[in-house]
Amino acid sequence: MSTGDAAVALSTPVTVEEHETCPATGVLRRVGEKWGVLVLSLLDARPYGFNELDRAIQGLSRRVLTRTLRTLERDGLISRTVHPGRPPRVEYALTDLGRSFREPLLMLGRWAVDHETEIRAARARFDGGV
Amino acid sequence: MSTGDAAVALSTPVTVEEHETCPATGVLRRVGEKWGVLVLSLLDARPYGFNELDRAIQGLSRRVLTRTLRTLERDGLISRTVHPGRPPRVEYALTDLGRSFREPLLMLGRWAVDHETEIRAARARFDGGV
DNA sequence: CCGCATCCGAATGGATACTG
DNA sequence: CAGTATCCATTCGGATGCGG
Repeated sequence: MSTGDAAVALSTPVTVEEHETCPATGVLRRVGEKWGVLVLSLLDARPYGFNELDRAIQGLSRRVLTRTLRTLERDGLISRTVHPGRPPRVEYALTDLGRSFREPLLMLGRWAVDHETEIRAARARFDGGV
Repeated sequence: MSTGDAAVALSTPVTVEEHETCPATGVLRRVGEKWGVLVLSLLDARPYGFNELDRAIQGLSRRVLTRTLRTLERDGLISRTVHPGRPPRVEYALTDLGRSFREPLLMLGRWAVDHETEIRAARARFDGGV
């Protein structure tokens, strides 16, 4: 269950330091960001322009979309290509690294769908008090 | 790449509503929480008491540990069993659902470790400006 | 031993207006 | 078209003290 975490060494206490330098922790937190995976899933189909993404995801502000794209770009999961012209066009696309991320993400999604009922039931039980 | 998201239907715009009711979104965000997966990985080895977990994870405050445990319990990933006595003992352990979550999480961890170098390189490139 | 209550600072998410 | 600049709301993470 350690996901390659420093916590593999379960015998010894885990420090904040170890937890934060662990490569898996960063990935897990990236996955937890609200719109990142959704953007990746759109780009998995084909490249998109900025406003195109903005329109595709109803309710996401440009401010947040920009930050999301920058983060994904910084991690090397997507590429940003500027095509000069009138009007200018910037194209976002998955990189090889981004594509390689697809599989583990799909596994997680599959698990979520497969166990959706159980999770809902657990929550209802918990919230119901009992 | 959709991870079972409502975004599977890529042809149509994704609304905030669809995104938030998607079962995968909740799982992804749970994974992104700072300490949840670490706690799961500890409990994967054996059951723990509350203070035992507190000691095992150096630097995590009780306040946050409590919230983390409640969240995991609410989703049915861990169980909380009270053993009366002096002193009282509460035991946290993985449920079957929690154990089933292990595999997809390991995949993600494996990916993180396998691509750690690429990610670091991409970040250095991005931060360096170029 | 196991927590909850309180209070706080930081990070995240969001609405809007304006610019090259 | 593709953003940036501002400002605000919410959530998350954390420190600490008290109580069953």
